[in-house]
Order: sequence, then C-alpha cells, then structure tokens
Amino acid sequence: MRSGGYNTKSKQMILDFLQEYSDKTVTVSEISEYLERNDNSVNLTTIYRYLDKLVLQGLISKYTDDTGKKSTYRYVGENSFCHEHLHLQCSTCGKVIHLDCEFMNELMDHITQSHGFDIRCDKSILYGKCKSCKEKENM
Amino acid sequence: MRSGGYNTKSKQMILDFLQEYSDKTVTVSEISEYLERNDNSVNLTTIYRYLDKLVLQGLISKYTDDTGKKSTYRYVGENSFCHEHLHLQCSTCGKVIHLDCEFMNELMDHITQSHGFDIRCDKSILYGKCKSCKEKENM
DNA sequence: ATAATTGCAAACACTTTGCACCTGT
DNA sequence: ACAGGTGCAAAGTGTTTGCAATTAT
Repeated sequence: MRSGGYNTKSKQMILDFLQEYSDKTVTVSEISEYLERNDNSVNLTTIYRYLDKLVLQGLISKYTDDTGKKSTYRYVGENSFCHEHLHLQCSTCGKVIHLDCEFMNELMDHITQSHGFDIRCDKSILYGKCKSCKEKENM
Repeated sequence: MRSGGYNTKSKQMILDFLQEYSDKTVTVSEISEYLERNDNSVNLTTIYRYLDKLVLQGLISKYTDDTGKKSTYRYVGENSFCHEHLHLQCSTCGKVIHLDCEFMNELMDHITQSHGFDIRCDKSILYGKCKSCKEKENM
C-alpha cells in the first residue's frame, strides 16, 4: 500500500470498491455493505479512518450528498492532474455524470476573470434530475 | 403571515433575518444568535420547524454547507420566478456570489440537450475560493 | 519489536420527534 | 374554542475519538 501504511485485506477491498465505481460517488454504507457481502465485514470506524487517509493522499474526493446528511466519496486516482471537470448528480437515482465541455471551460474562465472566484471542481456537485429519471416520472 | 399560520414575533424575526441576508446562505446557529442578540431567544427546534415550513412554501431554499455537517438556508422570496442562477460559495469566508451570465445559460442549455440532465439551481452550489480570500492568502 | 490498524463503546454535532403547555385568531 | 406555535427532553443519524487489543512489517 502506498504512503508507508501496512497492507490489509480490508484496505485493499475498500480501495478496489472505490476504483470499480470511480465514475460515481459512493457512500460509507455502500462500502460497508460491499465488504459484508464479500465476507469481510469491517467496522464503520475503520472505513471512515481509511477514507480520511485516502482523501489526504488525494486518491479520493469527499463530497456531501444532496440531503446533506451523508458524505460520499469518489476515486480520483493519483495521476489526477487530469482535466478538471464538474459533476452532475441526479438527486433521484444518484447517478453521476462527469461534465467537461467547451461550455464548461468558457464558464469557468469567465468566472475567474469577472469575479476572481476559483471553483474547486472536486468540491462541487450540481444536483438535478437525469434523463432516465425524468422519463420514469412521466410514465 | 402567509399560508394560514399565526403571526408571532419569533417567526417574523426569523423571516426578517433571512430577508436581510438574502444574498447569502445562513445557518441555523446564525439565526439563533441573531435572535439571542435581539432579546428573543428561540429554541432551535422552533427554528428548524419554521424553516421547514418556509422551504415548503418555497420562500427559502435549503442547502448543505461545504463540510456537509450543517444546513444553510437562503431567502428566495415568493415571486422567485426570477431568472435561474447558480451560487458560488467561498469555502473560506462563506461569501455567496450569484452567477447568472450568458456563459452559464449556454452551459445549462448544452447540458439539457446533450445529457438530458436538468440542473436544479436552487439545490446546487459551486464551492471554491473568492478573490479577497485568495489575496489574503498571499500576504 | 514496534508502528499501524482495528473494534468497541462512548462522545459528538446537527437535526427531528413526542408531548405537554402556551398563544394568536 | 381551538388550530397553530413553542420549549423541553429524548431519540435519531452520520461521524469522530479514546483506548486496549491485534496485526503487518
């Protein structure tokens, strides 16, 4: 494991899970349930502690869900000097869409220039309703 | 008071406070402290309950702060068929900037068209660092 | 050997609920 | 009179902390 820590099955499984779902944000209980399903139940405390470390290492990002009660985490990886992008999260199904387009870049540039405000993409989520949830609603 | 409720000093003061700071989001403790300062201490329960009602009436919007621990509220008013706008909140000083520009509208339109995702502006906050906090940092 | 990890119980912070009492209309 | 508002204590939730026991190196 990186950063001088010891290697344990629990830590490895948590990281695996985060990597597998790196296209969305996952909750602590989702991680916990995954570990249970795979016969490696881990105390919530342990999960929180390991997640804190990963956040510090910059391997994952921490967010707050739409209700403001739970935290969610997303794997971003260590070579995450990748292009900045915003996240759209559906308040209904939780799906996350990565947003990186010329319009976004134009907006970000404009904000920096006109307001002097630097957006932290990894701290921001735009909430709304995704296509499929809208469709389901109209059935 | 609207919506058939009774009129009380506490409710009036809470609404006044929200209106006075309608350009930013305020926390429950800020409301509570304001009431204390003005010799009208109100139990937190009461504040939460009234805020819930105001949210239901659509007079205020509820957000989650950057840390994900506290809720924040912002007065939007009842004639809030005003132009949609996003909010930029400085993670350092808490200042809120209302964002409504052509670039934002272009981006929103693009997102609706390309992803079928409808952003709820009143649910979304972009976090980052404002100009003055950046300047203070470099002193 | 010893530093890191873990589980448990308890503490925490914010929010919500149940209930008896009070207040505005 | 009575629907609505309020305070208090208690419960609820997600998260964090202290500590002793265990494990990886």
